[in-house]
Amino acid sequence: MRDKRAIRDPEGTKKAILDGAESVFAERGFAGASIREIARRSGASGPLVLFHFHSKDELYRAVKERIVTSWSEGKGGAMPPEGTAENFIEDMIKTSFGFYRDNPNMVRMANWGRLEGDDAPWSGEEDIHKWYEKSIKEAQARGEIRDDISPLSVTVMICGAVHVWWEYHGHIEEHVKHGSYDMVSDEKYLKDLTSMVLRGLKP
Amino acid sequence: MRDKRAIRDPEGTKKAILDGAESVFAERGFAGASIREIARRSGASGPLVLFHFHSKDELYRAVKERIVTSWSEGKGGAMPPEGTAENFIEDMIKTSFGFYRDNPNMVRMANWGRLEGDDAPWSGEEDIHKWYEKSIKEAQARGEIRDDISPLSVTVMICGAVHVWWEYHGHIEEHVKHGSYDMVSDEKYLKDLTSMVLRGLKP
DNA sequence: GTCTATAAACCGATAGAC
DNA sequence: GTCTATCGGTTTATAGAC
Repeated sequence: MRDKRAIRDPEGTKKAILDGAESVFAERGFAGASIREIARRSGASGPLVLFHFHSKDELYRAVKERIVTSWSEGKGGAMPPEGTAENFIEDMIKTSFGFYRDNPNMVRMANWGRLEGDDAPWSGEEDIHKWYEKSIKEAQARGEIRDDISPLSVTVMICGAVHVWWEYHGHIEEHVKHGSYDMVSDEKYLKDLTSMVLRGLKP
Repeated sequence: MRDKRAIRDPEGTKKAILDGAESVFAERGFAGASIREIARRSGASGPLVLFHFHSKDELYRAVKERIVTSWSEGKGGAMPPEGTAENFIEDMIKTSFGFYRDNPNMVRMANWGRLEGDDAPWSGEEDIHKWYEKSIKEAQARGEIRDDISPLSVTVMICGAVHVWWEYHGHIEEHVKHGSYDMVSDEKYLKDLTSMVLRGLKP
């Protein structure tokens, strides 16, 4: 939250607005977010938000861009080291598991965006998937994992299983609370998933 | 010439409003839907919508209730027959695959609801999951599937893999279009997933 | 750059004629 | 039961003072 004084600090103001906007957009989506609420959370006035970002659309784009940039500047985009197929699959699951855990705002905004009709891949996503596809195909060619299953199926299955664990955490807890299932920890789920996929892909 | 009363058709109007509301809520979520748009799609006036359903909240609840009721009155809630663990798992995946394919509005509304903060299970969901848990535990006790993996992990993994296939269909197609992966058909994905899970769960 | 005031459009909901 | 007209509130965005 910015200082109450009307001092001129355009860069600080912009950052505060982006921070506030990110939290509101992640929480409520594009349609549910209001510039007033973004202004309130960032300590600026509504018109000041629009002075710096021109429109709600442009602010949304700026928030998305900052998230992607800051993620790819971290170790987010790093490709795992080469190794056996088993190591690669293990790493693929672990990395994607950590991604969902560590980037909740990015994941929530992507989910809102998908429902709101935006199917375009986020920047950086492409490269990772090309790397996944290549690694799976090579492992199949070397005979380390079964080749009767499509690389796309492998990726979607793993991403889906990880995605749902984090996205439906509250929902799953509700089921456990109502008497279905015994709860399992994040670590146990990661272990179960990895073990199940590794065996499922054995030739 | 018909009496003016003859064109009054409260039941037909209610149905048309529920139809319109379902399509708008599924498309845009609760916050993004407007009563004016619902009125437009159902051929009624805005006030007539509120005359029949009192408020936007109540209309939303009525839409949800109708979806659940009509689903559970179909064969939706039917439990699969008993059999070997292999048959049960196969059926569990197939049924859940068909559910996502055949109930897009219900699935979209559940997704909007989750992002909007509603974690309560939908009516009917509970029973199915209790049945899943029971069947998996029994199969583990009989030694037909491995028992080092939690029944919750099995269910979440399967639901997640199915969920993402249908929810991210457009997104996946974008990836394929941009050069990652060769596309696979719905049937091929179902076959790959089933085969991978069955082998992954073998003792 | 930052504010207050306000425009113009749209929102959910109501009043009242028929 | 269905409509038109309209209320009070909120929305994004702009005008203009400082």
